[in-house]
Parts: sequence; C-alpha cells; structure tokens
Amino acid sequence: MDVYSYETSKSEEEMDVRKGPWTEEEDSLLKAYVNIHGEGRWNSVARLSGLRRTGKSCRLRWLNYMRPEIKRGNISLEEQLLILELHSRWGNRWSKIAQHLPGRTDNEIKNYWRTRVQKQAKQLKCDVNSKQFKDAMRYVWIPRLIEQIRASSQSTSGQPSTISSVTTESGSVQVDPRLLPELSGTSSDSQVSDLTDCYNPQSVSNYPNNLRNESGLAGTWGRDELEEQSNGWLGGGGGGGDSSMETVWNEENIWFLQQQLHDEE
DNA sequence: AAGCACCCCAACCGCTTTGCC
DNA sequence: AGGCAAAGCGGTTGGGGTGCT
Repeated sequence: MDVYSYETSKSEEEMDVRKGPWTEEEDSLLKAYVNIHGEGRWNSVARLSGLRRTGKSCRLRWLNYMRPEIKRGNISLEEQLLILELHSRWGNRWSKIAQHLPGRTDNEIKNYWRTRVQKQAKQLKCDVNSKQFKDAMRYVWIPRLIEQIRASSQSTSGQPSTISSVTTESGSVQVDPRLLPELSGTSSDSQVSDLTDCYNPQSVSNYPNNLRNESGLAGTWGRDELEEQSNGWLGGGGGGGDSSMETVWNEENIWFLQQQLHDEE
C-alpha cells in the first residue's frame, strides 16, 4: 500500500487517520496545541487538537520538524566530528548521539550517516563496521576534522582555541567540553589506539606511526601519503574552511583508500 | 526540453522500553 | 507481578529536488 497516497486501510478509515506529508494547516494546529499544553501526551494531542493524525505522527512531526530549537542546514565540521566520534563509541544510538548536538534530531543524524558515511563505505567496498573503515575514520578523518576546526576557529577568532570550545561560523554548536575528553580516554599516557592522540596536535602529526602499530590499514600508508590524502579529503589544501562533505568525500580519495584496502586483503 | 539517475530527508513502520494501574 | 498504553527508538521507504545526458 502506498502510504503517501492519503488512502487509508479499512481499520484506519474507521479511525479517519491521515498519513503522508503534513500540511501548513496541520502544522498550525499542532503548534497551537503544543504552545498551550506543552509537549508530551501525544495521543491526547492527536485527539484534542483536531488533527487526524496518530499520536506517534504528531510526536515525530514536532520533534523532527517543528520544535523551535531545531537547526537546519549543513552539518558543520564540529557536528561531523561529534557524529563520527560518538558513533564510533555508541554505534547506531542516534538519539543518544543527538543529545550532544543541540538542535539536531536523531533522524537528521541518522540520515546524515546513511547518506554520507555509509555511502562512502560502500564505495570503498568495505563494511561501515569494518576495522578498515573505522580506522580510516579514527586516524584520518577525525584528526583532520580536528585540525580543520582549529584552523577555522583561529582564523575567525584570532585566538587559539581548544576543541572543546569551538564555535562554528553558524555559531550554534558548542562542543560539550566534558564530552571529548571522555571520548578521548582517561589516561594521559594513552595507548596508540586511544583517541586522545587525535586531540593532541603533536600526536596528530604522528598518527601514521600509530597506524602502523595499531591498524591493519595503516601498514601500507606512509606518513606523507596519509597527510596528503587527509588534506584532500577535508579540503585542507585550499578549501579554506569549507564545511561541506563534498571536500571530504571526493573521488580521488575514495580511489586511494580503495587501493589501500585492497592491498590489505 | 525531456528523460533519466541519483541524492536527500520527511515520514512511516515495527519493535522495545517505560510508566501506570 | 503482570498487563496495557504511551512514548521512544532505529530501520526503511519513497517523493521531490537536482544535476547530467
């Protein structure tokens, strides 16, 4: 059955439940109701607001689209970094990840992951959960994102900044200072696999060595190659702080990574 | 200009978790 | 403790927009 056709099944017809895209009128009804009665009790919202929607549908519409704090537009470098980091830690716990990205919804993050990150894993002919792909994120993309954020932050503020207090051009994302150290591990003399290395500028410059020790992927990568590639991925060679993923996921770099991965097989 | 392919994301579904009686 | 309803969550779908031929 086509759920977007506004046709309803027999049981739904009896309940007169509406499906498909929301109209402006429905949005207004929902907004008015929530403004008066607040969030929660979504089945009541559906019943009492005059909307012919399920409570579930009302909740989803409000949380993913109508909340005033919802942020729209490109995912910033900081947000990309957080998503990569948090996903490496928690996996597909989208709502948990979303809690650390103010204004972003779990749905949006999930979509981002699927359309951008998983797609690249596919192009690399490796599983998004494979060690190779995780290593690529962990030792290349994440460190480069951090460098990129630092660079853009310094250029806009004129002052050095720590990763935990970076503010984007959009001004809307603050990286939770408590979060990244936690993610980075707790030991100051961390192991090579510890992400602390990634947050240490000096260590970042040494990550190919870490890779050789820790990652199967790294064995074939030289330091210069790796840095050159990661520059390209993040547009570091001239992108000038472009937060678009287009600069990260370009064909040349995908091809290069494919070569590395196949060498490992 | 038309057709096609691809991508993004809003919205759905089914399952799980939580809260209440 | 058990049952039920509501809320929350993650996976999936498909419409619409856009770029390419």
